Amino acid sequence: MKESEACNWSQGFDDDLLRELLYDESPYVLLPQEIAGDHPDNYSVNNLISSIYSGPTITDIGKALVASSYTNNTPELSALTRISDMERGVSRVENKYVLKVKCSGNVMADDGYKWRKYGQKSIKNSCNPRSYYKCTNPRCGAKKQVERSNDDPDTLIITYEGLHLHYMYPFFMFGQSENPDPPTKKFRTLNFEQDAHQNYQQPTKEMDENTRHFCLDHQPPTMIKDYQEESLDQEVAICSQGLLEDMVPLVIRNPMIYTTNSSTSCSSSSSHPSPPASPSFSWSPKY
DNA sequence: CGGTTTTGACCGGCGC
DNA sequence: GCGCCGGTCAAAACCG
Repeated sequence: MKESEACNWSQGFDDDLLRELLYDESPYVLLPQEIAGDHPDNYSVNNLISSIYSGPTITDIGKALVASSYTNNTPELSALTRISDMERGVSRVENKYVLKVKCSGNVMADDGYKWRKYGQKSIKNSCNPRSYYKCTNPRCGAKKQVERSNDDPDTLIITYEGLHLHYMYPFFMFGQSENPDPPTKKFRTLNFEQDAHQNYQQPTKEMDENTRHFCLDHQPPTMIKDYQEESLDQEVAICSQGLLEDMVPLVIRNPMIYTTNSSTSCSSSSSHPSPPASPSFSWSPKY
């Protein structure tokens, strides 16, 4: 697809999706009229997100991770650069991303994903325990660790590990073609897209297993036919092979998609009878 | 009652 | 081999 076409399609798609977000009966869109204003179509998704989230949550995280995408892409990442990133709030060590988020009071970091806590440990030389979380999607191996900084109790240190594969799944399916279009331009989610691209080209054993798992266990939903009938872009059809119930709430969870290169999510929530899998705007660990 | 959190047990890696 | 440590498991407790 040409860049301009992608852009135009993306724009139109954004409009459609925005309309859905504003008018859809989806349980995820809880938009009071007073927030939406008289002209909801003009209401920006950023404001929508801001009205749903509170505190230094997803926006801060997104900014920090986007910032990291520039410095961390360089193969000759030096220790000095890494320190510099740390000072800015984000760093990447191997396949893990470390994010520092300043959270005053009881406002906790919230990246918009739904996590399930599976453990908590006291760490040596640390006065704060470390909490372990997994993505609640059973087909996703993403994990994160959260602990408070020893130096600043208002600072949370969040270590992300692994991809939210249920979001990347459509691209794995797509990647079987000869001329793959990796999600680099499409996904501006957490900064995992770089790894996604790398894994896409040179899949690891785990990634390969996950991909196979998806292909075997998850059949394309029936609405894929609807997409094709609507003559939407091929990517939409591709996208519909994924977990729509996961893709739709992603839009709300991750405003960075809208603020940068959107067009990742599917705009068919209204035609999909089943609600998304994770309705909550995820919470943060309690201490 | 089902989903989530808590928390002690368990396991594997690593250094000695 | 042993102990330490970080990560994970899983049963019980908790909660809406």
